[in-house]
Amino acid sequence: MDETASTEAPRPNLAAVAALAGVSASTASLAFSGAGPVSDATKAKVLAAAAQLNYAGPDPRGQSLRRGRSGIVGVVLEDSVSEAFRDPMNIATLDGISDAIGPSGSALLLLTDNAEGPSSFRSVPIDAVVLIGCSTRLADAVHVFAQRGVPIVGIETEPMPSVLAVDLDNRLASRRLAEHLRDLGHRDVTMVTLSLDAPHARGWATPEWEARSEGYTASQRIAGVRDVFPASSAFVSSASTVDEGYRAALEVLASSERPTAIVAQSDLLAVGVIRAAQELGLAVPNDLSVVGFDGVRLDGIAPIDLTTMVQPAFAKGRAAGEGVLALLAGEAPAGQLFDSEFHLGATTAPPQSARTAHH
Amino acid sequence: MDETASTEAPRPNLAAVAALAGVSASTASLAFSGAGPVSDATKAKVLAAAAQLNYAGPDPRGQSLRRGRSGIVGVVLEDSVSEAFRDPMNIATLDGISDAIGPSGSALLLLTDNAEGPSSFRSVPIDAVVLIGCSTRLADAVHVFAQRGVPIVGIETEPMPSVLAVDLDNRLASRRLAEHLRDLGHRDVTMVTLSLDAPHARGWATPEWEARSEGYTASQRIAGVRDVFPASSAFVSSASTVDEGYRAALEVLASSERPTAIVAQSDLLAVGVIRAAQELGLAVPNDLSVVGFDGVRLDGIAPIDLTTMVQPAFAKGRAAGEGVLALLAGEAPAGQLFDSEFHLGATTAPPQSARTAHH
DNA sequence: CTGTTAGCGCGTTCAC
DNA sequence: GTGAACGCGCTAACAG
Repeated sequence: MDETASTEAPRPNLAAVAALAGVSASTASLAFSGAGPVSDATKAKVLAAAAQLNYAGPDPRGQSLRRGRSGIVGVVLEDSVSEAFRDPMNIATLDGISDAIGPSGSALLLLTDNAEGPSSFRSVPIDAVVLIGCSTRLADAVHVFAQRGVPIVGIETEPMPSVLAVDLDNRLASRRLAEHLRDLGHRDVTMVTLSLDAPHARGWATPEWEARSEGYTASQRIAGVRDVFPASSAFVSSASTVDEGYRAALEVLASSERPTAIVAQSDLLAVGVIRAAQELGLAVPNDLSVVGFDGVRLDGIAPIDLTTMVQPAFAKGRAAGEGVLALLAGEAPAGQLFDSEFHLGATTAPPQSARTAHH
Repeated sequence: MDETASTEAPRPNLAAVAALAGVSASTASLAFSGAGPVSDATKAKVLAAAAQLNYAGPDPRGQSLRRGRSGIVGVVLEDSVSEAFRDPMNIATLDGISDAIGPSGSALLLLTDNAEGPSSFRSVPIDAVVLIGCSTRLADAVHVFAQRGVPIVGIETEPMPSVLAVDLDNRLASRRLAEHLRDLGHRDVTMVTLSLDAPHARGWATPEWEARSEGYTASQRIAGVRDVFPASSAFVSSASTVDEGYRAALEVLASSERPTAIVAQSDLLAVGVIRAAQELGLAVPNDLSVVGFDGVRLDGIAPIDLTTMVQPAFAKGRAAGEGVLALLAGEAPAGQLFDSEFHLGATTAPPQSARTAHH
């Protein structure tokens, strides 16, 4: 009975409703949108006809075409949905965007980077798009959107013309962490970084690999640490998870020259690093200092007071959302740069050498 | 310079491109879609004209209207984005949906329940919609979608006509957990439940409250436990988080008649419960047995081997996605019921009374 | 292989 | 207050 329905009930039209109500289509339209002047009587007639025909109101597709707006804002994430949402920062950012554009009646469309699906970027009816920490290789997608006149906001993306930037002081913040470690007396610091490319490889960073990095944020944070420790090495993780931090730390701490401190590029990685250290019998911070990045609320994850840089993820999202609204309104908003805040936790201390020297 | 652009460069049309290329609009259309037979020569001409006009290809809004499809599948979540994604089960489900519909070239539109935003449900150009564990009060939204001919899939939603059900054996699974506790000798069991309504109140459940519950899943799980322990009381939490489990357990364990076991309706709640118990000096499972629900990978959260029911969240999502595709293809797929699997962890043991009795 | 015709469902003039 | 006419951008169906 749910078949093609043959000739019965061809989904009703505004025109059909208008005809039944004995008015013109435009009048019926006004009756629904409530915009123009329509007598209560005819309005009632139209609504009655609609009810009789089981008409649910104007077709959104027609409205989109006519208005030139779909009421949809795209959000481009790297990787799959689940991978992207494993990171609380992404969720907070998304929430911020949602919070900002919600009042305008727009909804968020999830677009993933990796998928070269048939209809991916090219054929999606979006009014604007937000890039969340996407890799460099999105350049062509950016071009398509720009050409189409779709406003683009980039959160922590490489600066590009036609992309409104909502950025974070990644380099400065990382430098700040490195300085903290240096001031404590550390000289031997190793990084555990976020992913550098799409295949999500894992392993020790090489100059070549770093050079062709597609991870803007990761590269910025590496640069910040290198500002202080130019020779520090880096182990590239494949994702921002506790598990990856754990795996990375096992390798880092097994290397012949064990560092006295590890700079993890996210709090989740840092938690994994600490777990690995403890498992290897290293006390944090006495045997090993660890710093993170993000300022995730770890309440539910681990009872650790991490030394880290707290970044305003929700505010970043809000700013991106407001940027979208401004661009859609035809304004020319300026990009924004957000600052992270240093949080001194209980995971950093002077290295053994410094302390033994003092004794 | 980003002004109204006055008369300059009125975003190019298919028609404009066709005109410049000296062909008809339909030919130009074919040149882009690649569908019909077009000589390479004219195709090149069209593409050249497009490049000259800086035309990025057919407007998705026009395509949507013409095809009657927007390539967008809506996903209705309760609460805000961040709240919904705090629960790993929702993420896994979303990932499953994404995985299933991705190949079809569709993308996911995030719709939140609470927002009565201007354009919310009524005016969104979606081809189908998936309800994820939404509260009962979505009934009218369901009506609108159904009226409009938008296929609806409901994951763990109250059975409704015109909604394709993807359900979980919540009641049976909860009964299974309760039986496990009963078999261990427990008689005094209290529940910590998921939220029962939109305001997300917290507190001891009353018969009236349970009766007007809008949380289908929560109610089913309560019923499952009551099948075994008819008199068991329930403390309603306001969300599925570790924090909420902690808060709930503090109240439950402070009550005059402390239970020997707690049935938490999610693993996150269970972890919070255990944390509270430990803080109160109660050993798990010796002083208190705790069971959860979901089978979340706790690796990154806590080193606890929880006794729980493992549910196939990703598979549920996949099934929902496949249901969407089938419905869009005009088929009449059957609803699905997924089974949870009992996992015996290390958080349950016979109650003190039983053990002391044996000695 | 290409052009012509005819809408898809709706919003917006501008007259009446 | 109302209705006729037109256009939004694209495409299926047919004719040539």
